[in-house]
Amino acid sequence: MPYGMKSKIPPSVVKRLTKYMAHVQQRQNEGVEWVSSVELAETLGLTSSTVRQDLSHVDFFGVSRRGYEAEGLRRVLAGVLGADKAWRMVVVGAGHLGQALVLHDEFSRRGMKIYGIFDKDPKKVGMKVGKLVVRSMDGLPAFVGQNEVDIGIVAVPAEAAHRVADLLIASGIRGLLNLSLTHIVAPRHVPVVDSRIIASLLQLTHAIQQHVPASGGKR
Amino acid sequence: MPYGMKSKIPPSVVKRLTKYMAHVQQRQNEGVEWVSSVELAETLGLTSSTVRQDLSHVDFFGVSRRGYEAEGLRRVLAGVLGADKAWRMVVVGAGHLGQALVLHDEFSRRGMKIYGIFDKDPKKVGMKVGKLVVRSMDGLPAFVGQNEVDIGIVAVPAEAAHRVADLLIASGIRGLLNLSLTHIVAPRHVPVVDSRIIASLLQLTHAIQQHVPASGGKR
DNA sequence: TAGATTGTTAATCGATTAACAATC
DNA sequence: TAGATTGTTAATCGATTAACAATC
Repeated sequence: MPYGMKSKIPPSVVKRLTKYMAHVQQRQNEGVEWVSSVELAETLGLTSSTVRQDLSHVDFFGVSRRGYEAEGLRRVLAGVLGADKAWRMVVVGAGHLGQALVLHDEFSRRGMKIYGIFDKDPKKVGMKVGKLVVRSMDGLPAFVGQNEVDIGIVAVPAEAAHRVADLLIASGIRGLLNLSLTHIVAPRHVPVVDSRIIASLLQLTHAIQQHVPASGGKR
Repeated sequence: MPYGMKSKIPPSVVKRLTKYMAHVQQRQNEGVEWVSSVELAETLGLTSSTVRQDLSHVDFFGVSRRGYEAEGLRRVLAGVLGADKAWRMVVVGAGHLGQALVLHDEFSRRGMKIYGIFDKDPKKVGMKVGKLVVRSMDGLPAFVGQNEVDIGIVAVPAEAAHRVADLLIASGIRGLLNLSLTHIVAPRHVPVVDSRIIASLLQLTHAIQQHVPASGGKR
């Protein structure tokens, strides 16, 4: 188990750890060297109690009256989250979203590299996307094996999502990022994380509706 | 308050309601007319108890020995989530991701329409993205007001995110979808939902690491 | 030193699950 | 009818918050 990680961290805590890491990085860019649980809490809309409780899952200790040393905390959080590793990824689905992911430079800046993009549509196969060429699905299993690809990003329409996920799993992928609306069932050793923009938008429209005054008027 | 909604539904439940709706739609496409709490639970990796408990937040009743009538359930869930309304959106940030959202046809299929895309980079302003032309940030507040835009999608780099969010809020936007890593603080009447692909990837890499055997070997 | 901030325990709060009477 | 499935109550489980001694 990587350094800095203590047994199992609850998913709710892991989500917040990503926010802590982002905030610490941002503060470091501003030249700040220490952060406190109160500062983190206020910025992220939490209680300082939650922040301290969360950080107790991680092998790093703050200092009374000073807080947490930023660089040390960032490094430990990066270790726990795996942000210090060079993960290898493939994107399946060369639609607008899949292409955008390949062209997005945030990944490479963070050490995550997309090694291949695949599509079943013969019209898309061979097309250039940044430095990559869209490959046919036939070659996916061999590609994943030979390049020791860790992560598969599922960026295909809902109907095709589970078929694609099954193929990636059979190819020996270690984890899936699911961008499709379909729920993906995978074996226990292959974690799946959903990042579904349509679902997020529905959460948002639900929340907006709740704020509509009872009168039903506009705004 | 829209029909079918009972007072306040916890966020954890709302998230699952989006999944239930997606599953019911998929089953309807297959010609199925009834779904049960057991079927929903098994497909989505939940207990049937959770499904029934969740659906009790919604103004729709199942039938003993048959389950839930698919079309009725879909319609009520759509009402609760706001999926039956024509939401008006703008995208701020005409990078790869922002452009992909405009070109993505899933939104229009779901009645969500992107009315404008904005960028502060003069080199991007004027560029065509699908049927839209990238606009300068100057025009954002007037555009939001005149077009009665409901939702702002924040698709800019972390540094710019909060400035953009503040501008959208000042323009009278009703809700924000945040795709940037920055945490956005908004007034209570402006809900913010995060959909951050980098954060999701970090949750995934954390989960993958946990599955590494203690020996530290590959796979 | 005085007092701000930590780490941790215990209490509270909320979410999930189990159980089962009601029902079609 | 018999029995499968609902809606709901109560029990369990987990996550958040409050409180405070320890400490730098």
